[in-house]
Amino acid sequence: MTQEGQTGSKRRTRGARRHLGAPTIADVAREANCSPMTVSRVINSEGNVRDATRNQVMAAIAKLNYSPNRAARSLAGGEQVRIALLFDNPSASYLSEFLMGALEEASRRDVQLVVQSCEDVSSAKQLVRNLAEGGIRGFILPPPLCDDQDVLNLVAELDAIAVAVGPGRAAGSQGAVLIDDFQAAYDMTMHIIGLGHRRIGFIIGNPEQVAADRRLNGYLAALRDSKIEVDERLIVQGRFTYRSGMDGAEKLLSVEPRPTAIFASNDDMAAATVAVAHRRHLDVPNDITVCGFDDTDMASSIWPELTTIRQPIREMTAWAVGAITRMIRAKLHGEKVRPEQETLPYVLIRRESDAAPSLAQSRTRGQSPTRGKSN
Amino acid sequence: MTQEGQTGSKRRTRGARRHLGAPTIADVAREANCSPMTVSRVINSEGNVRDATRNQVMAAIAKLNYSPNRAARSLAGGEQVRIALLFDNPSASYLSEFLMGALEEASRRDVQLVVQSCEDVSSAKQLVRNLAEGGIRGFILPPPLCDDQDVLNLVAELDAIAVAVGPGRAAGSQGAVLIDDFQAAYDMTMHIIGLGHRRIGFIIGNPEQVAADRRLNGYLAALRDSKIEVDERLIVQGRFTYRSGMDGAEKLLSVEPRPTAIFASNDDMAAATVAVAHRRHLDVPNDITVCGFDDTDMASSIWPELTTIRQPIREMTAWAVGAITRMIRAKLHGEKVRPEQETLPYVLIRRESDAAPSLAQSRTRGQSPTRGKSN
DNA sequence: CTGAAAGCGCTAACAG
DNA sequence: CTGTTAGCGCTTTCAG
Repeated sequence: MTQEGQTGSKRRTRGARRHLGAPTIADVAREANCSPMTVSRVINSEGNVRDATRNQVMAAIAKLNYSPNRAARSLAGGEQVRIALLFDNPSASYLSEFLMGALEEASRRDVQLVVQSCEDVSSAKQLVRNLAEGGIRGFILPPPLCDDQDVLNLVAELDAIAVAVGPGRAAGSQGAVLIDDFQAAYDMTMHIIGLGHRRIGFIIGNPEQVAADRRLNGYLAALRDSKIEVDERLIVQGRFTYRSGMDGAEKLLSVEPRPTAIFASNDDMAAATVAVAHRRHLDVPNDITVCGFDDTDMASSIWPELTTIRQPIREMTAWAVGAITRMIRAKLHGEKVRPEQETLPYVLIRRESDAAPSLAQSRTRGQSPTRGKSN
Repeated sequence: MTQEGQTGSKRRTRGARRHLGAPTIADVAREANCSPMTVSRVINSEGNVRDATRNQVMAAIAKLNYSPNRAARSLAGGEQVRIALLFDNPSASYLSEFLMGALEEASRRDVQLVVQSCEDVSSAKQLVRNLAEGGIRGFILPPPLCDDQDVLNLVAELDAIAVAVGPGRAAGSQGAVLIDDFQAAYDMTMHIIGLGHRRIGFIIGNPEQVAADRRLNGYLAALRDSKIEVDERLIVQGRFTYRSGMDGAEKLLSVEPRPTAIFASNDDMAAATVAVAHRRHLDVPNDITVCGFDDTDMASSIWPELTTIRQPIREMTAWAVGAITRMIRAKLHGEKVRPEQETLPYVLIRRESDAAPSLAQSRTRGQSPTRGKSN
């Protein structure tokens, strides 16, 4: 096609080093009848290009099926942006979503990702130190790392940038992307109430994670707004683990009269609740509704599948990579960096673990001493 | 600021574009009193360098704390190696291990990774086509993709290279890394037998995955070698899903006399078995031993935690990236590529779901009332 | 065994 | 708005 001859300049003088005929920016330029620089401008969507020119270039790009060479780009562009993903909480399902989001965006933006898991906060701090020393200028931090002020301070001290993914709450001066845990828990509770439930148990998460608190508050607020009196016995402490969920569920299911629904503040605890209910020969959802939070793998692995809240972790991480990249590049250009923040929408995923309370239970609900067990 | 005609002494006259003072190969050369070329040779451990020179260079490298610039390397080195990770089976725990292994190795070897998930085999084939067109020369394929001959053929046809991670079996002409599923299932069964069990139920996996078969065979072989007669009623078909595990477990636990142990060929089904056992008020492991396979997240999330077989997925994927990179580079250099294969060691992870059969059960079991077991 | 020269593909900086 | 020029840091080629 493109008459690959020696046009003007020094094409193919000694093409020995050209391994593959992948089109370069120069090829595009020739095709589009302009200079490579203009092509570069178009690719990087800089402003100063006439529309007509831009279109020509775009057409040429499409025609040649051109795609920029990353290596060349970062070589020429000066410093390669490298950012680290740290995590302390290797819940596999979280992690894989987290990684996918980051990977995708990182490859799109041509930043290099360093993925590191660490044992605890103190080892995290050491890691941050090492990485910063190794030239890492940005850190993406999921909970619980991003809820630890020490870690945040250290990053700042090292003149690096941190973005929190799904922190308990957004500190004002901090880059962060999150969902509204409070509102999500509120919505879920409202959903359960809407089903007709009045006695709704709640299992609190790990007190060390701020999100746990916000979820509890959402639950509380929904009860309040629905004029349902809070029964202290229906709120038990958990730690986000399956085991703690079992203990919590045992307690909750022993309360008289029994709750007709249990909202566990994560999926692991909800799964445990289902198990305990089954052990007591309670059918889920007919005898008891169980809802979770997070939409981890487990939520859809067990049976019945869990109604839960999905955090768009992938999108959140992608956003985080984008934001941190912008911030680092701004910094590299000597501009002032202002921390970006974003709240992304969650989704209430309705599956098979929730239903209206059965008649028998409704009767039971108030205070009547008769158990009225249905089965 | 342009008069730089002289060759040898190019000082930092115009470091305008130099963003950071990272030492370059030229700095090392100056320090080591040789040419950049020699330094390059040392870094790439090519043969032709005198020991004395090499040592000088090494010293200089150490002194300056030099580390090569990846972008420059791949730019100059010709083709950038890009490989794709495809998967059809987004089990989160598998995925995250898979990604971690790949990421790490990819960054070490400076290859670019493209991660793609796909819906089914036919969409996978389309993806492979697109990616190959986009210059991807290597594909890393986990099951079930790597068990599909069509996909494999397509990759070959497109003149790309595929490496299978944990395929059911290694086709001779295929790059692959796997564990010995047969031997692992054999070992697990032997472990259970060693505990004193004789009536051991087995839940088969998805018949479409070759590994399912090999696991079954391992179980069978262990029984045979232990002179335990196979009871057909104790072998039920599953599909690797939680739900199918529940069904299988229900069947198994209804057999008279009841098995004292159940070996499910993956963790999801094992978890389901535990749930069913609990529903029947059977204690795990005191009333019944339950073992899984894979060591997914779920194995250690539920209670009791599962005794299972761990595939070193991370290491496997890392190996796959290494192998495929070698193969592609060989091909680029016009050498003949011979598909590499590797079998990595698995680990039997003993947790809390297995125990010796109780006395009561032993009496029930086959015919001999005496345990005769040593422990 | 070693080095000089010539780029790899792209972009920053400065002209027009 | 567009083009020119000079590299980014490294490796290939080819000549000592």
